[in-house]
Amino acid sequence: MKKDKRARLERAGWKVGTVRELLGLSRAEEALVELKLILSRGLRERRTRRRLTQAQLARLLKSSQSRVAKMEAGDPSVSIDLLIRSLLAMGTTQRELAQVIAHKTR
Amino acid sequence: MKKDKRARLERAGWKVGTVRELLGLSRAEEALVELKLILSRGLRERRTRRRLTQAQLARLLKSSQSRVAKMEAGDPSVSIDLLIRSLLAMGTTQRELAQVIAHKTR
DNA sequence: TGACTTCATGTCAGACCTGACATACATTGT
DNA sequence: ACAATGTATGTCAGGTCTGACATGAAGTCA
Repeated sequence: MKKDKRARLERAGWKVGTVRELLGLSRAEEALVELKLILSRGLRERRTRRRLTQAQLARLLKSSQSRVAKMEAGDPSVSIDLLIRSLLAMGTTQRELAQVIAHKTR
Repeated sequence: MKKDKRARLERAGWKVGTVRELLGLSRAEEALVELKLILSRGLRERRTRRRLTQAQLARLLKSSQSRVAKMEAGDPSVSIDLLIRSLLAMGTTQRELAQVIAHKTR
């Protein structure tokens, strides 16, 4: 949000904050959610780039289609652990993983 | 290992491989173990740099001293999830996290 | 339309992880 | 030696995550 717009809104009596503040998430919690989002995107990207279906990837990962879908959707029932293990199982290197994490949501 | 040393050993009848091959770990499994190691080191570094005891950090993380010890030891009972959540809770940014991961074990 | 393919969502038993506790070990100071 | 402080390790009840299954939704093709 631009500075001037914020100022205008605040003059008008609005309490302007981030989504994080609205939902009452701590900085760390927010970072965790974002991290998960980034990893799930990375996973989907890598799968589609290889033209695999979720079912095919599931076989590769010894998981199930539904879990792959949930991973890519950033479902709350999916841990960062699983996302990272899946990326690694797809051949992602540690360096690439770091790059994925470094790229923030824009 | 230097190339020439490897060659010498192999001439002498040794099958030279990596730890991974010895233990029968897949590339992905190895990467996972290494990742965990790196994160646990990162955690300990950040704690000692702040001159906190494990018990103090535990309070901060709403965990226990024994779990912190296990985190720093890379204990099998500790998930990558917990390590990352702990780092984030200590104020580590996403970018810093990426840097930690990018630094390979030397 | 119906058959087929791909992805999404709900549920659940069993596997796995977590905080807490007890206790052991190591180091330092007296 | 003893006490104090910090760290390591084993155990376990309760909580979370996972693969699998069922089913739905959306798209494609004939």
